[in-house]
Amino acid sequence: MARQYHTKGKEVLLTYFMGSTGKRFCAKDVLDYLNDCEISMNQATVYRNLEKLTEEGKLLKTKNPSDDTGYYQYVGDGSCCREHLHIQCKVCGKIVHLEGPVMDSFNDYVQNKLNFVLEPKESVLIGKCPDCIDKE
Amino acid sequence: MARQYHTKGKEVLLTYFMGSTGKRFCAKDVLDYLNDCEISMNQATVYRNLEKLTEEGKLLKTKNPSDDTGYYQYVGDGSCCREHLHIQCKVCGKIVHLEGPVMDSFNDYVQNKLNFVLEPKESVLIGKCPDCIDKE
DNA sequence: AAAAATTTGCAAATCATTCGCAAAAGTCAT
DNA sequence: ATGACTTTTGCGAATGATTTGCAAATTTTT
Repeated sequence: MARQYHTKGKEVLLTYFMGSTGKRFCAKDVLDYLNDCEISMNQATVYRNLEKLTEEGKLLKTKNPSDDTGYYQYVGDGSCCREHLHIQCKVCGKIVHLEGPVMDSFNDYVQNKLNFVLEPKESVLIGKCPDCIDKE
Repeated sequence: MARQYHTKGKEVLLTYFMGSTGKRFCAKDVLDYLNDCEISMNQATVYRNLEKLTEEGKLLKTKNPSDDTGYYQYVGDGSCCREHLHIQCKVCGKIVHLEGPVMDSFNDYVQNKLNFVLEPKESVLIGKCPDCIDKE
């Protein structure tokens, strides 16, 4: 199945994301950036590369509750993001990972007490992050 | 500003949602249902009514992270408590309340470690319930 | 029943994202 | 590096959920 080729395109995107500590960008942000740098990459290609980098576990893709736009953030080679829950700020969209001993017992409770199989990818915890609370 | 009229349309939708214990439906589900019942309601009207019922607090609108479709579920009679989290079966729609000591430490972790304010009524945990797992 | 306000149907528009397909570029064995 | 093979790219058009503009229909108020 689908070997990965090393292309200039993916490299440019990855560098862009890695250079900006965990910040979230949508496809349009990337397109605008490329345009500013006079790097030419088609819109479909941008989407395809974002998807590939997401599959490779380098980017995390999320959506704000309020719109349909996909946002991507660099999460290194964190293969972790697939299995655990996240909480998202309803104001700024920031994603925080939920892990650690508390979450272990949470998962244990859900799986072994309630006998539910949790689907982290379909689940969304919504809240307000400290930064956005401060700004109010 | 914008008083609410009582219309047949909204009533039909509300009845549909109330009749099916908290299960999640998207606009297309509603449209299909209306079509089966030979009730005629335009797609734009369905969307407008879903939005109005959501504004009125009768429906909760959520989106799965993995797709762009909006899902609605009835929460208007307060049967779906607003102060704590729930997990819902993606197959049958059953809702289970999450409470107890494990959830207390979960809430403590989110509020005092991460400093997030969780919004339980906007958050949805999705999974599969034991009954539906057995049936597979 | 008339006037005022809101809701409806319809078709077209939006907007992010995806598709089909031929051309271009990356990879590998020779 | 040459050719064979595979994956990626660009392009324009298509998709799919949702929204919009507007005139007609319905509901509420007077």
